[in-house]
Amino acid sequence: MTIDAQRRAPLSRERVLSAAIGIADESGVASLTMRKLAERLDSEAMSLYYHVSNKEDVLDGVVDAITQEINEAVAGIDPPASPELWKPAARRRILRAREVFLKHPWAPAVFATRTTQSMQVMRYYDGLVGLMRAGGFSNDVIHHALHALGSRALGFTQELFDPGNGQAPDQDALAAMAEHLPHLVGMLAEVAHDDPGSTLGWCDDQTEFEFGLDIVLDGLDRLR
Amino acid sequence: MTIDAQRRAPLSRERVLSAAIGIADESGVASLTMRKLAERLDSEAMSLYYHVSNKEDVLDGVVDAITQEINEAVAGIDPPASPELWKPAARRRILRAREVFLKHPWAPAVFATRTTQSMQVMRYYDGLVGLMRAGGFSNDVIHHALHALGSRALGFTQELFDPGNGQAPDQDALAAMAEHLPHLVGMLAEVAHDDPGSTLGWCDDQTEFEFGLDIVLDGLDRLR
DNA sequence: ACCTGAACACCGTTCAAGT
DNA sequence: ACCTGAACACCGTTCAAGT
Repeated sequence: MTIDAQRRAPLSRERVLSAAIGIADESGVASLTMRKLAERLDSEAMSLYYHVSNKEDVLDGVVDAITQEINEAVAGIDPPASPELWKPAARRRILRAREVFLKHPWAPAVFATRTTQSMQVMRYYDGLVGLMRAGGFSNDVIHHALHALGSRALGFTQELFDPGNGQAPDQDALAAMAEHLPHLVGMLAEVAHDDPGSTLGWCDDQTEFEFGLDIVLDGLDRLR
Repeated sequence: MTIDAQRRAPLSRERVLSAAIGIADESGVASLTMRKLAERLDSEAMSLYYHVSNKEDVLDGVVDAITQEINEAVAGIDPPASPELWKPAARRRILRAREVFLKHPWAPAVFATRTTQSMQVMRYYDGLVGLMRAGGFSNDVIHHALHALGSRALGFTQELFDPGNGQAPDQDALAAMAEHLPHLVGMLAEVAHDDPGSTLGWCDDQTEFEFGLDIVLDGLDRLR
């Protein structure tokens, strides 16, 4: 152990994982490398391997840590006072979880690449199952429900459609696309016209997330 | 140009992209490197850069190519004979798109990392907008609908919950988890009991996908 | 027990040079 | 116009060695 290593706080799995999240928050997952990670911890890349088995393990741990943050944020939510109230309770829970992802915009892409089960993710789903049980659902419907919600249960969705990445598309670009994408351009032109003062960007992510969530929750409620 | 380069078919963006898809199909995206790509094309890594600007461009192109495959697969679907029939038409369209993803199981993770808009993805959505217009939807609701469907419109979802990765969990593992995950384990035990002969794995992905899709489509239909 | 330096096999990519 | 070899700056990771 060098003098440097003695002076600083000792490494640990937790410190490695929280440093990894810090790097991704500040400069994106692409710049999360073992060497950068070590540098942020005033250490050497090879030292990490004593606390973490490899980079995949780091990413698994990051997913676990973020979901743990969600589990803590969600722990204080009151259980529904009566079965019919499962829906607002689930809604609150999911929107609370979403707040955590808003702090880590790179996280959905990392979650998408994981193949191993995260203990914390299972804990999160366990809570949701309990909520729906209390709401009067059968285990069979709950099982389908978990699949139907997918990542939406954790507070994020895969957005493939996001014209202009949150910026209003300019009229010239729209006109150029009109020939090949008549319906889409027509839709965008009308939606833009309806909401001309929007400076928040093209689509309000929060509104859209809640819209989709409510459709699924309402549909599930009908199956109770 | 060497003798090798003269003998083989000349490189082109299309050949590079279809080789990339071939590599990912056979051995996963992790093994899709510029050098492997060149090797498969009987060429050198550097030669690729004449046809493709960098690796990001390759991944963008792969997304475009796969969505083009979807657009071709979906082109032959008859438009609905009357407005109420928008739903079965949309359903057929989405399930057809899903078939393409079943051939490329690595593709959803790649789609998840893209930030630039794909022309082919916009074309796909354009068709869906047209379908919903004919079904009597307002542009405003269609806009919300695209967000609500998210990647599900293209035929895939983010499955974070998949106990045992498609294999039935063994009883010992379940018992060990029961203490910390009582609701989840209870659910799994009951669902397993209901369907003891299932050898296809724990969850039938196709059934679950259709279940979730129908909830969303039914919910949208109510907003017509 | 915990950390590290040197080294290896691999990346993506630039650049100048070939045909 | 199209392709390539050598080279660079970077990866993740192994292994033997330090304290």
